[in-house]
Amino acid sequence: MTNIKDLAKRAGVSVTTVSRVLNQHPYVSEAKRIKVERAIEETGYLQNINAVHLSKGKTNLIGVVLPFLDHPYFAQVLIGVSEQAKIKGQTLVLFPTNYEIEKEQAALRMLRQKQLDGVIICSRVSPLPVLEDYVQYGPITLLEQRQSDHFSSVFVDHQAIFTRALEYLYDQGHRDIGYTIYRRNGTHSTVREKAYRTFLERHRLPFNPDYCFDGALYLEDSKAVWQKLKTLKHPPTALLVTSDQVAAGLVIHAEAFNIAIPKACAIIGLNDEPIAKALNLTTIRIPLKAMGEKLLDHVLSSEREHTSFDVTLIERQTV
Amino acid sequence: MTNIKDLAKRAGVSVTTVSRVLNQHPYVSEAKRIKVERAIEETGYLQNINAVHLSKGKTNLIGVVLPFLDHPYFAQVLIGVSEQAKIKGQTLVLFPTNYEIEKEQAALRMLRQKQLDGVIICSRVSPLPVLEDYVQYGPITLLEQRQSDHFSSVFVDHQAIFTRALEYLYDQGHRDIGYTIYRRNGTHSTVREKAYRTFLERHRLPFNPDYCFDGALYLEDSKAVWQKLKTLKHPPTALLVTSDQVAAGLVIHAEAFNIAIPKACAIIGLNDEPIAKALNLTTIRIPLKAMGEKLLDHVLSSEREHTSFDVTLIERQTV
DNA sequence: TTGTATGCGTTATCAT
DNA sequence: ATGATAACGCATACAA
Repeated sequence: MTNIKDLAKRAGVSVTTVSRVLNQHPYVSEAKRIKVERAIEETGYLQNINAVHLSKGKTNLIGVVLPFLDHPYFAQVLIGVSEQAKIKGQTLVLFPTNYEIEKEQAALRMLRQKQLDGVIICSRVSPLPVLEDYVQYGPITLLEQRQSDHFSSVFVDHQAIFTRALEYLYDQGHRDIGYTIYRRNGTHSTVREKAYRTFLERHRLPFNPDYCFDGALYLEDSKAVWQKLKTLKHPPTALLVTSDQVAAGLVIHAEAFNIAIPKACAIIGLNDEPIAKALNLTTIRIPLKAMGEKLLDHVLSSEREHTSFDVTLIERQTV
Repeated sequence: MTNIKDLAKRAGVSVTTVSRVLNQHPYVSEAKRIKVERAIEETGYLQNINAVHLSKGKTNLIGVVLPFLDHPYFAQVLIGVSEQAKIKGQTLVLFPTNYEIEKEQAALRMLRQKQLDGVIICSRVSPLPVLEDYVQYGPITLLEQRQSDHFSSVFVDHQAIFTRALEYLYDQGHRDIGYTIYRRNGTHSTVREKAYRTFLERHRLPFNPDYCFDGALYLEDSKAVWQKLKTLKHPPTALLVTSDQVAAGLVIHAEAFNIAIPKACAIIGLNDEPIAKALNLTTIRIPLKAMGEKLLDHVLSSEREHTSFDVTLIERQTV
């Protein structure tokens, strides 16, 4: 493997000069530049990038922490991140955590070891104080509604979204509204519950703990939702659903459970995934790809920035 | 940032000794080991991994080249790869190419620059001779049926699969069988056409170029398939479909096109994705996750290996 | 405009 | 068992 020294010898210049043409610095005569370039040609020289990293103390590598790869929500975000990464000349290192804290910490450790210039966390399990410990080693950007001085963030106002969807259903005459979530202690779940309780109080509606269905993330989780719903004496007449995946599952399996949609149960999905359009799902469109792009921008920036995105209620056939 | 030198000074030993305990080499006295470990504790020392990479000439980074992130087929493979990567202590660098050759080459370049120890290519656009040029820099493993001395590979026998599905449909009485593909010049497409023509000849069936529908990859592509099929005087009575995504779309939109399934048109999907079960799609199960795991194993191995996986025909309601 | 010398943090070699 | 020292390949302050 020819290195910068060989190159210098071959071109009859110093390594500094070679380094200069390599990094397109000014102050190198045309004659020598050509010599060096010829030497590069002849030898098929290529930098050892690890030496560059060591010397510069950075890698152009960005870590992306996310729980699942096989869920359209995160896939869309990841597409946005990766497209912007291409534009900005960054490379992505993937950390699918499945919500295991060790895998999340692997990313953090690599940040600390200077293998990563920054980390994007799409959904976290580490508590915030832990993350705050790591910002001294490099920027961390969160896909989460959190106005912190430590992290940049990109988010939609889930509380507002949820409230809006609830009011929409209320306007359509629904009084018994349920909702599905994935993790009881997830960030979104807390927000949803708060919005839900506020909504109930505003309209003087009773709170029913049975109207919150958890464990709903994938399409096939929908069966369990219907099953649980069927056990209720007074089932909800409308459901705000974790994602279009679950909403699609609910619609697909509704017949088997003898439930007419939207008559017996209205459904509002989330994300406006392709399947939502195919199945005519009423849903809330979230600009996930654009959010992914912004995540990359933020993690590259030296400033702490917080960007909020707007959502759109897409009225189709399930309400 | 404390480095190995500081550590040595603090522990009153040489850097060599520190390096030895860091890398768990033998020949270091218990006393010194403890001293060093204490120094590590006290300083919160962490290796600069880039220095390790430079010194060792390897990175424990594996590149994964794949066209799309938002398709269940590749998502499943990627999950397999990443789970095995965790076990083997490897980290994944992602190259979503969207079939743009420059992005594929970015991975190859990083292999050449020693930033990657190896590259897994799930679907390629570069011709094989180009890839062969790069194996001198590190192992390349293909998700593709190709017995080459240059690359390891992981695959299912698509020709056999396709043939088997065709025969299955033939046994069910179908004589006018069509199929969908994504890219006309994709690797799979060539294989499928070959199997198709062989099948037709064996049963002395006529070849009809209209029975091959291209551009079908995502769920929403299914509409175009139905549209084109509707223009045919003698439409096929059965369809072998690119993926369960497309198959699902076909089933979902069948009603709108006034097509009864399986009566008017039988459908066989591919991959046995979750949606296939939900919609009762007859499909061919491919062990994508297991294949992903094997991909990672192969790229880590110094041997060239070729692993074939078996598939299963899942009979459900669309044939 | 160019080159020398040094630093980056670690591992590997070799002598003791 | 331990340590000095030379790589590893490149960037850069400083001198010229």
